[in-house]
Amino acid sequence: MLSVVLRQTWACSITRTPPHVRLRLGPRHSSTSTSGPNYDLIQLLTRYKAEAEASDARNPYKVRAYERAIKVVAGMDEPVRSGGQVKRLGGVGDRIAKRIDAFIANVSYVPTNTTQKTQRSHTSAVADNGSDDGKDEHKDKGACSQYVIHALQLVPGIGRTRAETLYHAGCTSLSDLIKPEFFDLLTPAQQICARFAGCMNSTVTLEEAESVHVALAFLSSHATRPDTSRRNQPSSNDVTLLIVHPFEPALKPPKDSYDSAQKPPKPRPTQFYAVGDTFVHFSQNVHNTALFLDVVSPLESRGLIVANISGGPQRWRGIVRIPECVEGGEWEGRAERLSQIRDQRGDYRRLGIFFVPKQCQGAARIVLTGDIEFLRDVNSRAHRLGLRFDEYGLWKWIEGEGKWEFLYGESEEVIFGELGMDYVHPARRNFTFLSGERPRGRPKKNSVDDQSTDSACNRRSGVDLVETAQPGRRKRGRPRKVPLQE
DNA sequence: ATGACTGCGCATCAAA
DNA sequence: TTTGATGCGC
DNA sequence: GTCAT
Repeated sequence: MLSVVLRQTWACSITRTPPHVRLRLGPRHSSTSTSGPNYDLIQLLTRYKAEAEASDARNPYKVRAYERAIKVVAGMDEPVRSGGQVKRLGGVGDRIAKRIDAFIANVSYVPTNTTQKTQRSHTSAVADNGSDDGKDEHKDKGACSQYVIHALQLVPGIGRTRAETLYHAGCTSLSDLIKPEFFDLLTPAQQICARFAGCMNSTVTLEEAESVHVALAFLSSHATRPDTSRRNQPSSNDVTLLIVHPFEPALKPPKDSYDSAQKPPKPRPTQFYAVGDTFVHFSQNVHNTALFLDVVSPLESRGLIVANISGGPQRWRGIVRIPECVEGGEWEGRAERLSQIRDQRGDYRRLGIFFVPKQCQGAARIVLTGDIEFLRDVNSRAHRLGLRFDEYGLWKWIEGEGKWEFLYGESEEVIFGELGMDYVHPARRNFTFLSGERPRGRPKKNSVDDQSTDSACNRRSGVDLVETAQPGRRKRGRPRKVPLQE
């Protein structure tokens, strides 16, 4: 079902759509139960949940309340007869029970303000003026602070804590972020994002991710087959790309030795391609990497990448401007893109690039697309076979020499095969909890989607970068053992 | 009426 | 270079 | 939103 959403989004034009329109599940009131006896009701609750998520002043507990309700309803094996019936099962209270009753009676639910007189401190002050409920009394201090804090969190890298800190420091809007007094409260990475805050105020849609993908494939002949990381959830804040390169770097074997008596090591994706290769903030010599020279730099000069956050030989992060279509379905030209960037127009997103050796691309795809549970399973299978699986691929323990020997990492299918698994489609490697569906057991075998890749060539390009953000010093990291005297 | 509400993977940063 | 604390994000 | 206070 995720893929259906994908396809629909793709079909849309690239131009921006209002945030509240995208990714909605279409209304579907037919009584055909696609799955389970309460399919329609679950769809309804899912819509309510989405609504709660999209709302300004979003209350995460409200969202979870709907999730709980969905779970409860999904767990029933007979059609729901009344709200009270569900309520008795726990986790569902008055409000949702009433909604269920309204659904059963086939009348539209009007939020009765029986319990709360100050119901809905719903400030729809900005951007989302789709649902004008008439009443906008955002005099309310609480609602106002909630609104600001919520808005600040739209910047990738800024979460609840930082948003609250900023708010209490007097920051009242996204545009305030670039004022020095608030700017200095941010980490370097956050500062970069803050500069584009005004143009990043919604989550990434797959259509956007795809347009970057397309533009990349189209524009850069040298780097082969960029592939949007297929786990990209619609709600994700970044676009993630995987680019295969033709070099054959020395692969770093796992550090520890093999011990069949021990439990398999827990996957540490943090270390993805970062062992001994620091993924540092952009200030140092990362400019001479192939990733930077062959990929980042050309993309920058072509008006796609607009800023760097951090980088290393195998990973990069920064800001990308989503390319747009002009009238007639044509892509903007390079000059147009550059000019848009100069004026800070368009949509900007955080972009991550993984630069992966060809011989390891299958393993890399698995690591990047699998969720933690799935990778744990892969790991333990490898372990049982005396193997080790990591982002490079499969390793075999050589008893005599006491070291790991690299076996294979190029194709996902072969890796799964070696581990005695059927091919698992990327979409099934994570758990999407849509409509209360739970990942029971391992995902089923699915059709093969092939990603053939070919080689890349080398190219230099002399674009220089003028990016470097300076410190927003704060206390971080390991505390001193001996406290400092003031 | 009012407040608490579940917890962890991962990135990041700086001390050790 | 490694480690531990912290915050972000889901 | 729900639930316990």
